[in-house]
Amino acid sequence: MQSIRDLKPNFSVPPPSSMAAGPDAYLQGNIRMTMEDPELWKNFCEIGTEMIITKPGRRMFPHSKINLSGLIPCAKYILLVDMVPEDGFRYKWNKEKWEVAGKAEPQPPCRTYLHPESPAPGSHWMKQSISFLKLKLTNNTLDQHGHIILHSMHRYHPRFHIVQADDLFSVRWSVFQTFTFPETSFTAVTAYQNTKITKLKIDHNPFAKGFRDEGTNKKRRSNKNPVCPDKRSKTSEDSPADFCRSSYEGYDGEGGDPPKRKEADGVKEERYSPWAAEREPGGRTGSPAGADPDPRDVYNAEQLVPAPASYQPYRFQEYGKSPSPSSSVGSSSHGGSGRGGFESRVPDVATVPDHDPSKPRAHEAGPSACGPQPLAGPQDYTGVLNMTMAQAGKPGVISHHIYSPYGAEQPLPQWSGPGPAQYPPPHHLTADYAAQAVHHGYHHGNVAEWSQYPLFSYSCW
DNA sequence: TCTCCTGGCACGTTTGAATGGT
DNA sequence: AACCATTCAAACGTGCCAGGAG
Repeated sequence: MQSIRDLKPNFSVPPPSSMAAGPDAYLQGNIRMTMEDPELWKNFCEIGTEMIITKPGRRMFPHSKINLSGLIPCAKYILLVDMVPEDGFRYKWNKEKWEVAGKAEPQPPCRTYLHPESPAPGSHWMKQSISFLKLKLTNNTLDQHGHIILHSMHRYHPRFHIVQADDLFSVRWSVFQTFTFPETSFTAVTAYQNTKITKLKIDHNPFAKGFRDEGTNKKRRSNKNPVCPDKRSKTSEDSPADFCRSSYEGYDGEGGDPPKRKEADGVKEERYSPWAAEREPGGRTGSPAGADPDPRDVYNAEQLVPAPASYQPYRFQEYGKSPSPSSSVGSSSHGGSGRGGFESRVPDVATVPDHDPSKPRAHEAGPSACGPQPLAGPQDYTGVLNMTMAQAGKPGVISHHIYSPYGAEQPLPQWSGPGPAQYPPPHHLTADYAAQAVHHGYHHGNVAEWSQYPLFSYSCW
């Protein structure tokens, strides 16, 4: 991954000197987050990432690993991750592609994963990459281990929250900022549907080394078709040309005529990325097969989240046509919100720039990325949403405070650790969407946008 | 019949205790 | 006694696959 420093000139990222303005400068938009191993994520995203969910809980692969900068070294921060529905649909895998199979099931109890090292000083978070390796996904709504509960055959994407707080108890009073990375969206499944994803996982996950064809091909794979197990014969052969083709192309209103699309880089991208196919009609492909002359622009680039004002138009143009299945089936959901697939030109840095009133309202772009809401206009942010709360009535302060929907008197049970909490693990939280709605409504007066998906698990506060 | 989910299985990685050498 | 390196086994994480539920 390219260093942030290297990208600054390219994306108008405020120089460090801006931070010299004082501590507030940090809070007002200098926090920057980058996803490690963006190439791997993009490789998965191109095919249509799937994440296995099991009752006992399953780790993500690739797992989230981020880098942070712009934090106040001596201030303490808490890092959290939650999963947000991409849209309001349930999907099914049919003939090599994902199709809408109906409306989404009622949201399971939403939980937020708290990084085990939280809280820690900014210097701690910035000195090394931050891994969320231990984060586990489950489909067990009665899970007692605090794993993040998801519905199978539904699409989600992780959100990363940075909260400046000295301890878990003060989180709700603290400012926090939220980042997402478009290439990290995935479909939760109980068994892999797309054999391409399986192959990619096996190739990259060390724990799945035993399933690799190379060298020691054990009996499990030796006596069967490595690509098309009997049960998965429904999936066609993986021809080289099809390998990276979008699994969602069935949704991209531009249809299922791959040959026709092969005319330019942009077209090429359509064939390779379920997301980029529609989001970057004229953009360069992020595919490994792409002929992008500047690798940095493709994979090593970092993504601004949201982008600086001056950068918005471009990004909107790039992401305007979300290839999200939902978007192509009528749910504009986040499409507009800029859940753009990995944007090859856009640096993969999640940044909270200084607030600019003229910019799109962050809160409008935020949650909209998750639900079947009307396609947002130019105000949509790009690939990453910034949950900044400039709209909350404090111009110039992009970060927002966490308020408990239940008021200050609301106890904070699960922050303190196992104890009598419902979920033993101290680093997990549960959430209540209804409560969440109240919370967001309180802040933004726009319940429609904020009510569907929680930012945090307030129910346990 | 089809789709989706579950649980057991084999295999590889990770982790930490035990051991031995310096 | 303290430190370091190596070994080894248990725990854990994976995808595969047969079978069951709806």
